[in-house]
Amino acid sequence: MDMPDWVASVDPCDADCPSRDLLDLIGDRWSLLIMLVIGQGFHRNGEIRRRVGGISQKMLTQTLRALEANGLVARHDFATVPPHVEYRLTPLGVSLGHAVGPMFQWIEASYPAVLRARAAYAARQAQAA
Amino acid sequence: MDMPDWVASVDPCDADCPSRDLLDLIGDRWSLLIMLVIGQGFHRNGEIRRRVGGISQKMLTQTLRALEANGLVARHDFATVPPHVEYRLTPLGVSLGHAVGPMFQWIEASYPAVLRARAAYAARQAQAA
DNA sequence: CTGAATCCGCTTGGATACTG
DNA sequence: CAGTATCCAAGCGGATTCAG
Repeated sequence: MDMPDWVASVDPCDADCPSRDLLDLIGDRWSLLIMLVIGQGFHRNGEIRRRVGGISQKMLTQTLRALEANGLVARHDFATVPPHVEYRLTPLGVSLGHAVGPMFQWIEASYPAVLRARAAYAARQAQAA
Repeated sequence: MDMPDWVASVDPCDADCPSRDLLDLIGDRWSLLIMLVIGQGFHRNGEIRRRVGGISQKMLTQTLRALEANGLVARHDFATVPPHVEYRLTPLGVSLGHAVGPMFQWIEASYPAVLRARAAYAARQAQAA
């Protein structure tokens, strides 16, 4: 099996396995996209919401709270009026950003291959029917 | 901003952005875990189901179909009786495995830090209340 | 501008029973 | 063993409204 060595150390059976826990956090629809946008230099609620197309205010707040609670994002409330709040990646958040870099690069690079695979699969299904 | 350079090229606003599409596939609760287990050498339905604790037969089949449809996993039906079906990672699937390696390593390495951040956040909340 | 709160439809996903 | 089909409860998440 030509998978990387680290796979041997991951045991998805184990409820203690951090994979389950953290995959629930960063493996949802919005978390990584939001961290990405913050990393691109958009720090304010409205900026992020406009930049991450299709997200609702509810999900944005909810996801930001979760990221904050897990130490990936820091929330700075300037306590002014009108309100001014900025979100920044913590060092931990930045390190995660680097860790998911290869995955995003894979997505960019492999998207055509995935699209081809989908077409081939659809063709096989149509033929079988 | 000390985020990697590749972030600049990702635009989550763009509906065409492959990130949205593929994150929906591999960013769910089971896909990566299943690919991991297959990569560890468990190729049969029952093996995988027992190894990925807590997964239902329905979700296993559903996820395997999605992975197959996207070219990440190959399904081999030996057409025997009793049935014998094996799932293998495709080369594309193996390449994804390598791409998510750093993320899993980050999870293993950073889990204590996340746990500490959670505790600190909970303490802050309790104090505020 | 930031964000909390409510309502509610729809999807997700588990349990169960059944087929080849 | 592998997989499908049906039922159904829980909760995700959007739209809207209100507050500081």
